[in-house]
Amino acid sequence: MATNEQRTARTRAALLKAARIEFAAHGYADAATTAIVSRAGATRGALYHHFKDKLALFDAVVEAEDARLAQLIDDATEDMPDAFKSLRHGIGIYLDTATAPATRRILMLDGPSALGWTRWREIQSRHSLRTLREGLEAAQAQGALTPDLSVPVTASLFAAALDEAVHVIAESRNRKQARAQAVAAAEAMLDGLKA
Amino acid sequence: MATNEQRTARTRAALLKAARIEFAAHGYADAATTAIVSRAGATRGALYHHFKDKLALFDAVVEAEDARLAQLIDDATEDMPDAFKSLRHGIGIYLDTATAPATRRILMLDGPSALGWTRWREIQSRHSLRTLREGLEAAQAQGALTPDLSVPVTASLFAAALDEAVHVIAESRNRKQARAQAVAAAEAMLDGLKA
DNA sequence: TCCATATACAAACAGTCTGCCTGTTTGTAA
DNA sequence: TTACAAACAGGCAGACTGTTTGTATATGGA
Repeated sequence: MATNEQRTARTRAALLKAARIEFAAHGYADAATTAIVSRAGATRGALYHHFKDKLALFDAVVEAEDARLAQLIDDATEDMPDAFKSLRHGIGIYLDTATAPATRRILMLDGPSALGWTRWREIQSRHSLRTLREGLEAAQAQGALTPDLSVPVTASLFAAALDEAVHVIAESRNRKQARAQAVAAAEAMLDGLKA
Repeated sequence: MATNEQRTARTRAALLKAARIEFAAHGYADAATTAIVSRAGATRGALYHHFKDKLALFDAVVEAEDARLAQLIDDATEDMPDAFKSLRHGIGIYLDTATAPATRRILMLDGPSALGWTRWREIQSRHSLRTLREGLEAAQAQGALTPDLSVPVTASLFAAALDEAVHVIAESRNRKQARAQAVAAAEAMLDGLKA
């Protein structure tokens, strides 16, 4: 009925979607592959045919999740001429979307631990971290950034601060207040990077 | 021969020491309790007598590790009158000690993932994060800090940036250069917090 | 000092989960 | 249509965690 390519695409998509839910709900370690394939309407045989192991499945979920985030930021900040204005806007988008429990758990808690920091950072640097780095590069090109700062390193450190802001906001009683405090702190740090 | 108190202290210490090594070498999830007790010269029976479960053992290791770090920073920065000078000195100590593979893996990679962000932060806020928060509070008391910033939130965000700096330094080819770049970025952000 | 009890282990056991392996079905290309 | 490859399905072995049952050692009162 279906071509092999279609079968593969369908099964992979179903597995990724189910895996995202299970990983988010129970964490990487405690998400059982049985539960994932059951939710996907597949079998463990299919899972291990399409993915090397459980970690490869998680890797694919992380990649998709971070790509989705980066896409949202790209869409929201395109055609903004002022670099720092664009950065601030992107930060707002990030804080509002990454606070979703699934994103937070998969991307920021289990990601570095399960994949290892190096692999995790490699994925980020192609998506969400890239958007931040490009923003800082634009600022540097406009001469708005302290010239002797390393943009990749600065972007990494600032991205980590934003990830922490996501945790602080998500776990706070008063989300609105926490968000305002986190934004104030983040923008103060950002101001320190200005020329 | 030995009092119960002594037996308990000896066994617990041996378990903690062995657990630190195994958790650092293989990560929380892949460190087997069999390997830990074997290294400690004990049995799994003893382990589960002294700790509720594997996670409770890890919790104790994290606590001890972060307390050790905070002690180092406290010792190095006591009797420094200028708040920002003390902060900068403490940051240096932190970057140089936390880059140790064991510390990095246990505290910064597996800590938040295994214990959960809330519990992890609760531990940090009593030790390494406390030193940073106290530094910022001192700066604020001296009127050197932007007054409307929330010190706890700002400390959290900045601590996360420092943790990222630790990763960047530890994974870099040229550690000396990476350290200089990370310090430059961190101090620029710190400058943004000044009044 | 002796005994009852609590503490500190030791070792076997049950349950779960991952990765592999073997077999079967479905698509593909000559 | 026929030979082969890809896509599953299901069972199995090994490892690991937490529990339970049993034993030795310490402790505190009679």
